[in-house]
Amino acid sequence: MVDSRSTEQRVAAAALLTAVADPIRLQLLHLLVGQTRCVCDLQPEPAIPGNLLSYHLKVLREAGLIEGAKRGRWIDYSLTDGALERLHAALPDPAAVARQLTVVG
Amino acid sequence: MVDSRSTEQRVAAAALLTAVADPIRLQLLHLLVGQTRCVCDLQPEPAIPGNLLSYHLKVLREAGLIEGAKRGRWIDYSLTDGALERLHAALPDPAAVARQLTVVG
DNA sequence: CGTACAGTTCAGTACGTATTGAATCAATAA
DNA sequence: TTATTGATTCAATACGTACTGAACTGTACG
Repeated sequence: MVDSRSTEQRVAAAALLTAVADPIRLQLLHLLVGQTRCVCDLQPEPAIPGNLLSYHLKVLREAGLIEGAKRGRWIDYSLTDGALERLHAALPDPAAVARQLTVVG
Repeated sequence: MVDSRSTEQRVAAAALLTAVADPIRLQLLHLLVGQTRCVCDLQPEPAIPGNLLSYHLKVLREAGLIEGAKRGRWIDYSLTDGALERLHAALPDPAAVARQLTVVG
């Protein structure tokens, strides 16, 4: 068992990482850690045009990392359940290194 | 302190994630977890042309995630020190959610 | 009704990146 | 020396994606 992951799992993990492999989207994600925010409160630094912000939110949304809830004229965005855990799970586990060294040694 | 990260830090984190946001490179990384491997032992599934493999290794190398050591005609690749830790550090910390909820609540 | 506002969607463009095939380099073997 | 092998580099191409500007939805307010 050199690599227990299937090709589909690897493609899915890469897709998840692609969604956050962008300075703007990474910052949006940080802005949403632990709190819900209206789109109007999601301007990154430096600020970007509204339609571009919508585009990046859509990428994160379609990756299943965030979700929006309409509130009157506004939309509140928040992280989906387990979003950060799924992201970390897409990366190799650092603990696996020590584990493997233990098994081998 | 809404976002303590500087723009440069965010760009660097995104660059690191971009390097692994690819099914092939993600698999290469997995193959190198806990062990050094010759390029000839680094064929992903399904296999890819040698020059394409070189290209993806170069991307990971230039991101500082792996390093190669020549051994005669061969080159052994391995993860650099703290590569996986740096990758995880590029993502928001899931523990920060609980911490923030504690502070707010 | 019409206007203003929050946010999204669409069409077009510019740029980056993954992939291919051929050429190149370095080290061993004949 | 020449040939062979492991691996990289180069040039050209195809494709995807970030960005721009304009048009569009839906909600609130006069």
